Amino acid sequence: MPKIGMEPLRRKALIDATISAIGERGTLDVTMSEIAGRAGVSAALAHHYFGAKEDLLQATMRYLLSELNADCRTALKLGTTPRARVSAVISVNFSEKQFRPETIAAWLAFYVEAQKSPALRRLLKVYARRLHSNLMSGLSALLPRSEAERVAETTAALIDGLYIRRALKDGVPDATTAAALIEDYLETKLADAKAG
Amino acid sequence: MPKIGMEPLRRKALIDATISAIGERGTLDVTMSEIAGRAGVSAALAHHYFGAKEDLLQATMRYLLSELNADCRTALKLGTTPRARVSAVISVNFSEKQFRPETIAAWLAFYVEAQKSPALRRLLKVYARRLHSNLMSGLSALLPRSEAERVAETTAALIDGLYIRRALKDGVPDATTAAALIEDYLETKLADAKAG
DNA sequence: GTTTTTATTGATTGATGGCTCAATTAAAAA
DNA sequence: TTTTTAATTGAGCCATCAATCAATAAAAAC
Repeated sequence: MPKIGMEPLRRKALIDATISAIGERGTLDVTMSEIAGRAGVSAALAHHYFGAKEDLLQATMRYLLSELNADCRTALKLGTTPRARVSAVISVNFSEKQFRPETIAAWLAFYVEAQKSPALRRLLKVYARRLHSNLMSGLSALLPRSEAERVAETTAALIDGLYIRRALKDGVPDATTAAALIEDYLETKLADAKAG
Repeated sequence: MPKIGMEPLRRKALIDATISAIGERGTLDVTMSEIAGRAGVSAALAHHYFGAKEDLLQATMRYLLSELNADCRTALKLGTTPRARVSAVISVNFSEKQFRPETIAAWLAFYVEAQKSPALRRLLKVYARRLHSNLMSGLSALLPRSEAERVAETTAALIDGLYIRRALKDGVPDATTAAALIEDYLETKLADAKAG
């Protein structure tokens, strides 16, 4: 069956399978066989293309990170005013594509795994830095520096917190409600600053 | 060596060992031997007292939950005004005892495991409900119901979010800074409500 | 002093799962 | 046509662990 040029297709399929497997199980404790099975190939092939399991997990996380980043860049381009740019960053995090149970479960699982794995921790730091600077790109024009920093910090924590709560899917905040909570916070904060 | 009455001592020691093991590794992926070793006993004894590993993990989580709850009750008793009661709940979550790397790592790990284990999920729901009602016990006197609900929701998410960020210990928010962020949010929100 | 009960462990079992490897297929290159 | 090379896998090795069990030791009960 070997058609040539399978590698990129298989890699993508395996990464997708990894996300959906993690999403369903809710843990990184998924076997290579499970993942490979979902991708329609053997476990041996997964090892062939990715080496160790950890490499596949890293690749998966890098993929999630790059998707989020791409969405962010697109959204930021559309936002003309500083205020709009802040909202853009937030809305990306709660978009259909990002705020899905699978994706969220994967993020959460990676957060935990990052404590063991320096490589994953490095990736998460990249994410945190990017989020912060994306938020600041709008906020620094709206608030004095130290206040802007604080609001960015709080917003970032809120995003993480709402993700976690969504993962437990107690029926709690859906995407729009979650985003609305953050917008509400921002509005209050900005109005307060203007009033002095 | 068998002195009688060892059971409660061993159970406590094993639970403590579980927390510290999880805290150090950052995962629930700790072996029974590792835990037992830290408690100064054999793996067999851990099984003797707790049965399966999952039972030990559940007991550990129940312990964390009960400690947090006890601290909360104490703090709530001291708060006389509604406003003070809200602050009390927050400060407990960021107290020396609760906001420690080990404890936080354990919480985070349990959040993830809860996706697999219905028993753990049930326990986390108890926690979420308690936190919510503890917050509401102060907030409902300060804000109209729906607004109070929203603020409680946001505060809870903020706590979770700050916990997660602490777990990655990028040097980010220490306990006091974290608590201050939430207090700042509350102040703005309450002032806004009074003015608005 | 014998028996029962509690505390405790080393050794073992059984299962799981990551990873390797030799073997197969068929496309592409020579 | 022959040879090389990419794609692919089943079978199996090996390590890790959770869980069990039979055996030991000493306190308590009788």
